[in-house]
Amino acid sequence: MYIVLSEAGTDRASLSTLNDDGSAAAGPEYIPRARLAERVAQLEATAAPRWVWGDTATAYPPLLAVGVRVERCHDLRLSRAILRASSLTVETALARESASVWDAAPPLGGPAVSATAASAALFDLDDSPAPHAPGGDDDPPAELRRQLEAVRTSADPNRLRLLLAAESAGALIASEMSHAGLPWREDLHDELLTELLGARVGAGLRPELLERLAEQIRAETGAAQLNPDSPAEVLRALRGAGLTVVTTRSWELKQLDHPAIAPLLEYKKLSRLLSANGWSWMESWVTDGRFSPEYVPGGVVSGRWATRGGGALQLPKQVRRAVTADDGWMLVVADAAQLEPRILAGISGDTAMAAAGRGTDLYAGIVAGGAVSTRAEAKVAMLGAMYGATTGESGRLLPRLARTYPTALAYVETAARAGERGEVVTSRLGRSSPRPSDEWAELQARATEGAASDAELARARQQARDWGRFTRNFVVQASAADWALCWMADLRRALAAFSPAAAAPGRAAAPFGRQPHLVFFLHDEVIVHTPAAYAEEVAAALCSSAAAATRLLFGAFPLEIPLDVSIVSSYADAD
DNA sequence: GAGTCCGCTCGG
DNA sequence: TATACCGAGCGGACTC
Repeated sequence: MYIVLSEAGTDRASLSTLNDDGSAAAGPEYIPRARLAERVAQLEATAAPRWVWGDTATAYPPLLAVGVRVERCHDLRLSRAILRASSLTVETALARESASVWDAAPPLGGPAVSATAASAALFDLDDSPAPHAPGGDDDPPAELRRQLEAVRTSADPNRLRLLLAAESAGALIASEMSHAGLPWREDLHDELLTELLGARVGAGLRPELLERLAEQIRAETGAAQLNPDSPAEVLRALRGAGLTVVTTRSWELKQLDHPAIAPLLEYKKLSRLLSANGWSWMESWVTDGRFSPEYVPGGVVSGRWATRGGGALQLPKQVRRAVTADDGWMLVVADAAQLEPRILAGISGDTAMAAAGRGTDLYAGIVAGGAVSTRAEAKVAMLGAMYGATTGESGRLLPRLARTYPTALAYVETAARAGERGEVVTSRLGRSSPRPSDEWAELQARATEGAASDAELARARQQARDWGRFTRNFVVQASAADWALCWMADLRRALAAFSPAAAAPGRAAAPFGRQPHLVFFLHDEVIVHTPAAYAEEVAAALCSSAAAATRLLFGAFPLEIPLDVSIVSSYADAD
């Protein structure tokens, strides 16, 4: 059963009940905004519907803010994006219709919605245009029916149903993780910064240890006025000191033998820490002991998530000490080891590669299979296969990999050739790559028609190869994203089944105050914050959810996707 | 002064 | 020890 939740005027919401085939069952029921959360909670307990709304990031945070959690949803905007692009739906009416208000970008969330701001804001569209047209042709129930019809008439309804459910569950998880926040000890973060950089100073000034390094660099290069933050000045100073350098990249500097290099490298590292995750970062993004980035499900074409604000995709190892569980709680950190090559074995059906990863580190298995002689070689060759390397060590090792695992290598080759022709490729569950731009297609057309100059021909070949590398990687990355969504969706369900811990002295926000819950996700890694007594059970749940995801994607194919799991107080101690 | 691009470094 | 895929974000350098 579906219940479609949409706005009905400024201070009311409507609830329409639909049957699984999309036909109307009841409603609409109109609810004053002030009583909506209560009504949702009631229906959730009695009817357990799949909630349908235009945009989870708009609709769900206000519910969470008053402690209401829902089990399932269908996010119309995210689902539509998948269905409109999927190669499995090309023949459907939804894919053929012209763009509508449902294709518009969601409203920008700005900073992650805080509990206090959100509780007053359900459907509050006073100063921004409605993201979706209420009523009329584009009312949400009608859009849901179009989508259900597209799935029903698609080339593979089951795969798409799974993908849409996983994508929508991901949207719920994203809102819940932003709401819960990643436990963050500001005092430990401050200690760490002070130790590495010196005491905090005002904006625009250099902390003491950083300034000391700057002085050292000036002394060693003889450039008394040098500002080490300016790459151009650094380049000039190094050349003045008799060094031959083209850029100020760390790897290039590391080649050089000069007393200015060590302090310069150290300066760059610490300066990066200060600007990216220093005190002002902490003030902007950590509140009351929680780091709450805004996750953007579907933000990357491959189905990976993006984030807005806080740089949650790049939390440096340097600061992970600050990620610390509440008293009486633990962090369960899990990542899927060598996820992408294992996914490649699965989507290609390469039994030899799948066997190489069973019961062992996949790269070790590849060495054991005789394709290459060291783990490092196995890794660089596999990455090269998935990214489309042509030169260097990786390019040289590829033929050896191809002899041992022809099925897997042929799969990514086929995807690359399709991309070079401008065709679409598709993930395991049905997410398709975007088409190349019109300019791309025009240049290819000119090249094949013989109307292009030599320079244009060269550019056309380059563009084709570039797009081929993209589609080659897409099939792997997007299928890995499918898997990760299924993993998390199953895990979320499992965590919700834990009964609230009797003694949970932490201060996790409702509705997660006494239950294990997800607090972080990054491509192939998750962190669960849990009452300590549940930590072992949570670790087991993580593994069984991973196995469930592998079965959902690959059925009986003998593929293993094992997890590295750590139960720790601090993220820094994981692995 | 605002907007944009680029170089660099962080993450997977 | 780059290469090759996907990102975020900062600060400098540049343009208007």
